[in-house]
Amino acid sequence: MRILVVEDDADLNRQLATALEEAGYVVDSAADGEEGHFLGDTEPYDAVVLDLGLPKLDGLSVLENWRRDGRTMPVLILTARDRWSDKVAGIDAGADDYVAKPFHMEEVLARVRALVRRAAGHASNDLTCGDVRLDLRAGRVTVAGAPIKLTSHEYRLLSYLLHHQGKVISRTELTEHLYDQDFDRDSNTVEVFVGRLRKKIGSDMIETIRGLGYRLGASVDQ
Amino acid sequence: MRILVVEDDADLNRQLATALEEAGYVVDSAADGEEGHFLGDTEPYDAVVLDLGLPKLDGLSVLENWRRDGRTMPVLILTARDRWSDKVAGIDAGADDYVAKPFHMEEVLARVRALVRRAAGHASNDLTCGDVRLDLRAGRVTVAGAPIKLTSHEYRLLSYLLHHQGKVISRTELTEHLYDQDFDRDSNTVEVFVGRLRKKIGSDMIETIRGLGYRLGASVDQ
DNA sequence: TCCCGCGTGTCACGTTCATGTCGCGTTCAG
DNA sequence: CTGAACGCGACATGAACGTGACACGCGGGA
Repeated sequence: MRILVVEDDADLNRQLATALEEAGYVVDSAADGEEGHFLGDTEPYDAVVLDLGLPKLDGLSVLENWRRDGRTMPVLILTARDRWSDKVAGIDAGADDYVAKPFHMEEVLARVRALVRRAAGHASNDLTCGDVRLDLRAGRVTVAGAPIKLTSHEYRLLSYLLHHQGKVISRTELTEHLYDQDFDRDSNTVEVFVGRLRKKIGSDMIETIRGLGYRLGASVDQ
Repeated sequence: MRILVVEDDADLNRQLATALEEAGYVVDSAADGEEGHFLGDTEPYDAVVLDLGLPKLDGLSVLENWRRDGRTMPVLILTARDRWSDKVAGIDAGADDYVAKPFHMEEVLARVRALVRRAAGHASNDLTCGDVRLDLRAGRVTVAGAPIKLTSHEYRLLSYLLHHQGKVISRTELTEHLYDQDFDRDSNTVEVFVGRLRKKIGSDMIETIRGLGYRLGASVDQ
């Protein structure tokens, strides 16, 4: 999962990025409205954390522009506690959720989890497929009840596949969502990680669609 | 289905081609207006993705020429966000849809799907014929509810037949729409793939019209 | 500071599998 | 009956994919 953080306070931006990365997301940061708007328009994010008070282009305008252009990724807005009117305007502009500043990092993490979940059409914090169960909150994975240890990249890969189970995910889509902007796209890294993940969760979970990509679950037979 | 991409930015052109190919289309690329115009005039495309800012011959002129020559294939125009006037001019010139740059690949794919669908006279993203059902979005095929595995060429063949069910499709038409420019037209590849497809979806689905080609569905007889 | 373990990305090599071609048998029209 | 069109099993080939090994960087601990 790849998250965009748009926040002009450098300290807060870094804190958010660190916390999200520790939670297993890939994070891109933007320091002002223009940069944030551009990134959200060109890169495929699974969620956005958007401050409202931004230089160059304020958060509400950024959000409105995105929605007008048909960008539907979930957006979590950071707003000062007393700016009730901002909250109302945010709803109108198409925000999906709010956190009032100052906030507890835990709360932001929980809401981001919920947004990503809902965007993929899941209701619970536990994603399952067959014997595999992933607890988004604790960041733990079990196979048939037994906990297994995943590295951070393996966890991201599994999480993305579980969020989109049943769909065919191409190698390019995986690299776009598992790595940040600049990454060499010509390598077999993805295949290697799919192999490592298969070794840990059982090789029959992830199906290879030759020439297209991979698919988890919904392999009713064959 | 065969798509023409006319876009001078080599990077973007490649990205579009890759994404479309992953979605199961055959893609030809053109880097300037003249090349695009020539290809669109001489090859039978099921849809065109056309940038407006092109060297040698701009996109609007290309489109106008095609329409004047009676080419009716659906055209999706890529336009810069702020060039509202281009959009209006595009409508007048006979474009079928628009996407503002920068765009998300998902959006382009969805619109191309819709264009190809509409051109063939279908409203839904599910194409069915008898027990056979093809989900254009997920790229999945079921026979009597049971999912079956198709290779990419088999999928393209079935997709084309379903889009034109009831009509007799000649071998040359199939090779022209299932392969790109340079392909040896003197072989029995099509027959082989029809055979393979028949084996998977039931041999009574595809009817052979001796001397003319194949027909799917509407087999009321003669 | 040095060493060690670990996660990661790259490479080389082996394997699988989709594809196109060939050859022969079968069907069909005249 | 004859030839052309088509069906089908089989095979070669090359690309896509899987896998083990290794090098590098980084962080922790002695």
